[in-house]
Amino acid sequence: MYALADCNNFFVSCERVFRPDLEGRPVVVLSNNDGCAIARSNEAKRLGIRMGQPMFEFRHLIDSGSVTVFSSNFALYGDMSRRVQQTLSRFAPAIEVYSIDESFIDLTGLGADTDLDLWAKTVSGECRRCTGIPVSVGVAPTKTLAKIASKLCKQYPATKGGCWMHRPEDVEKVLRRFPIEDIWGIGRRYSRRFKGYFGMNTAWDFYIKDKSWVSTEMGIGGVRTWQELHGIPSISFEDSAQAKKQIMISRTFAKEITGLDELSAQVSMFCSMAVEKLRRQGSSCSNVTVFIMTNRFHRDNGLTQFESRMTQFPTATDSTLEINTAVMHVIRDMFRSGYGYKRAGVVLGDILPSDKVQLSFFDNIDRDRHSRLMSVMDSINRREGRNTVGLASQSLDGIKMNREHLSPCYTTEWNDIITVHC
DNA sequence: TCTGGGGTCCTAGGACCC
DNA sequence: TCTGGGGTCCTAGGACCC
Repeated sequence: MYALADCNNFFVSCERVFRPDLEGRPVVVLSNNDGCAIARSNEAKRLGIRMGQPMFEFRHLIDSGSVTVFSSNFALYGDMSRRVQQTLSRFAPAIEVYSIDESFIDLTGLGADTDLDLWAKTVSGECRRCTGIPVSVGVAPTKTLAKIASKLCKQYPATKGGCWMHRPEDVEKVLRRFPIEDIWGIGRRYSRRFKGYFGMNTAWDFYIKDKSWVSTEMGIGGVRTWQELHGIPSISFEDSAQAKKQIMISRTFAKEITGLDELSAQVSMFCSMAVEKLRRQGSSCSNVTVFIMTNRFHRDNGLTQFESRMTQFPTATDSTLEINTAVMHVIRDMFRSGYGYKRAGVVLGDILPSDKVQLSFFDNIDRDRHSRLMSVMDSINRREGRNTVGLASQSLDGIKMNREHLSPCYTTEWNDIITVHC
């Protein structure tokens, strides 16, 4: 048996923990630059605000006071997520952190006589009590079914945040009413095709198809999903964090950047951030890709460009100095004056553990010195805060972002801790 | 005016090898 | 004139996830 613990409207719930006055009211959390909606309270969903909808399309609701908006505050959400995971791990033999707001739990270690329905409700209740975050806990024989079970908890308050879906007749009843596009593993593309071409609308329509039909239509991934719906576990459980195979830092800028100096300062900072992530997981990379692009929404007026370039390193590296040199070189190469750049990014690829790096005979870089310098930099930045020390080429005043509706970092900044008057 | 950021896996096709 | 068979590796693109 598996459980999925899914935080309800997570970013909104994080904001509400410190703003209880917003309970029961429409709340939206915005993407970077206050661009579009990335989390919505149930009340905001009911007003018709869609996931990913640009803010300017529902600005009237904000101006009229119908909706409260927040800029995204990932320092806060990351910390709240860690607290939820900590609470979960008290009840779980093994936990897989799937995303910032979802964790799978392998219940194999639990006693055979455990009442899993009660267990799910208890876990949900404890998360709420300890963190303030409402969490839906669905238990089922496979991860895909557990996902569905957790959605049921959100739909039906009577479940009290937790339910166990395992009897075949219950599974059938649920699947017959579950929209096909909401199945984990069936995205927009497939569901549109299934509905349009084959008249399939529910999870049950997919369930009763032949395995071979699924295989030709969707390949191996689809077969896994189909088997999972049939109660055959086909998606592995990873209880330890896997090292990333690719690390990307990219941003859309609040205003278009037209100067090379400003653009390279931003990109240099993305590079520092990416390589710091790389070192944190004890890895090195063999190549780096830089991309820059003009505003994709202004196709007809002005000059447009999307360009990316990869640099290969003869020896895999985790040195910010070395990688940044390469990045600065290609950015100068790609930059064209007269263009307004709206977005840029740095991608580290071909990542491997640093202790498995094959050294080159003709290497002329003093890697020991680099790595001593990097670890000093990392420890200063860890202690004193991000970007306390960095490269001369990188931007000094952070990323140019709009965050007009930012909430305080209640749990990660000493100055932002709430005061209680009593 | 204003439109996010970060990942993974699978597959098909081409290059290349014997 | 006739023109095999099998394998691996790499890459780009497409699908998915949050």
